[in-house]
Amino acid sequence: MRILLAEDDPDLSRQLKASLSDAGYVVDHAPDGEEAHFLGDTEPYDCVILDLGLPKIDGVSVLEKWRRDGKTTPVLILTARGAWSDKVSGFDAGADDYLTKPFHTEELLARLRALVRRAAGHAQPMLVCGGVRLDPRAARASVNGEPLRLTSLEYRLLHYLMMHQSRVISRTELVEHLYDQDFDRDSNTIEVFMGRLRKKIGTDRIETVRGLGYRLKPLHDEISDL
Amino acid sequence: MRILLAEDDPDLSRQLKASLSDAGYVVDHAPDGEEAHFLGDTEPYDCVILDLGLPKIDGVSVLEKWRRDGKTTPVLILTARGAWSDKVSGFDAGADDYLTKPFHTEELLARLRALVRRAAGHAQPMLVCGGVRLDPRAARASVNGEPLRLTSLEYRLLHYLMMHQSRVISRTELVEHLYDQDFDRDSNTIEVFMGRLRKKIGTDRIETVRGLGYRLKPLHDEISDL
DNA sequence: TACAGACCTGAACCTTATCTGAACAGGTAT
DNA sequence: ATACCTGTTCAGATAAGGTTCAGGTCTGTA
Repeated sequence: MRILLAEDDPDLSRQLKASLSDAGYVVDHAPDGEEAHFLGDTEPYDCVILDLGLPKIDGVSVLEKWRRDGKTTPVLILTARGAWSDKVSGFDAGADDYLTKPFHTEELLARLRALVRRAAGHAQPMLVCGGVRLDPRAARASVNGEPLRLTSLEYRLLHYLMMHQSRVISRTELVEHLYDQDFDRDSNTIEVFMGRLRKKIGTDRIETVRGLGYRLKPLHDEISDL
Repeated sequence: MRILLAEDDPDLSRQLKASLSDAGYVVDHAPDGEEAHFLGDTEPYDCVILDLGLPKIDGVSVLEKWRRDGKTTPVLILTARGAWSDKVSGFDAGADDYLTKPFHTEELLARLRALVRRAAGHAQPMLVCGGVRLDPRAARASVNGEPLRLTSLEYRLLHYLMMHQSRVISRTELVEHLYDQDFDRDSNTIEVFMGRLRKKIGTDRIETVRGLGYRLKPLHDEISDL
């Protein structure tokens, strides 16, 4: 999961970036509204954490621009100002959630989980696919009840696949969501990890669609919606 | 928009119901967890406002039940308890948003709008033609519910046909859209792939118009508009 | 009916996406 | 410092999928 953190306070930024990385997110940081708008426009984030009081361009304007351009990435707004009228205008600009400083990191993480989960079309916190289960909260996975030992990247790969199961996902989409901006585009790590993941969850679970990408099969081969 | 309001405090319930109705929502009210669970199970709400401190069955349990049953209705949790650990467990039970009492009605309405908007944003454009369906997001297709195994080029061909169904499409138009600039003009790959595609989706679906090109027939033989 | 041009099709060929094992490098724990 | 765990790179192997080719079939015209 790749996140854009738009926050100008250096201390808070550093602390949040650390917490988010620990939680398994790939984080890009934008210290002002201009940078935030540019990054959000060009990179495919799974979620954006947006401070309202940004230099250069303020948060609400950035958000409004994105929404006008049809961006649907979930946005969680962060603000020092507690005035509820701010919240209302934030929401109506297209925010999906709102958090007032100061806050507990735990709460931010919980809200993020809910946001990302909902954006992928899942209501339930536990991801299930055939015999494979993945608990994003505990960052653990199992196959047929048997717990899996996954490395960080294997886990993130599986997580992304399960969030979008039964959809074909291109290698570039995976790269864009598992790594931050500068990553060697024509590396074959994804293939290698696909191999390793397959070895662990069963080789027939992940179908490769030649020329398009990979697909996590829900059961055997039924199509989700007719 | 139809909303379920699960709240036991009579005063707050009355006041909220009024505000929500004013805002144009149709509101059903459940005064306890049992009623809430039953209603949420049977009626198709667009959103649920769920108090955590309900009599009979508490809110988190109700929510967990729904989620276990696969209900995906967006749920906004309401609570008097301000403890952030409550929020975390609420989110992880599958809540989509959270509001702590006391709150401004305006903020509740803003959050509702955000929630409903987000939930509705998932209508994916599915291309349909007779019994053939194609989901561009998932890069998958089916005929009469039966999933199709298409290769990359077959898929792209079908996709283009379905985007322009019931129109006659020339071979050169297809070539121009499926290949990059320099492609051997007098190759017969298109014909070959037409053959393969016909074999997979049924031979009578694609009509060849001699001298002009091909046409994907919507149903059996009618033409949509003259 | 005969002919020409357009289209179809099966099979062979060949390009290249993907797989895989092994080696390497950087970081972390012992 | 040493051993280990993870992520990355590389190169050879494999086979899926795209293209070509050589007839064969159909359709319209005269």
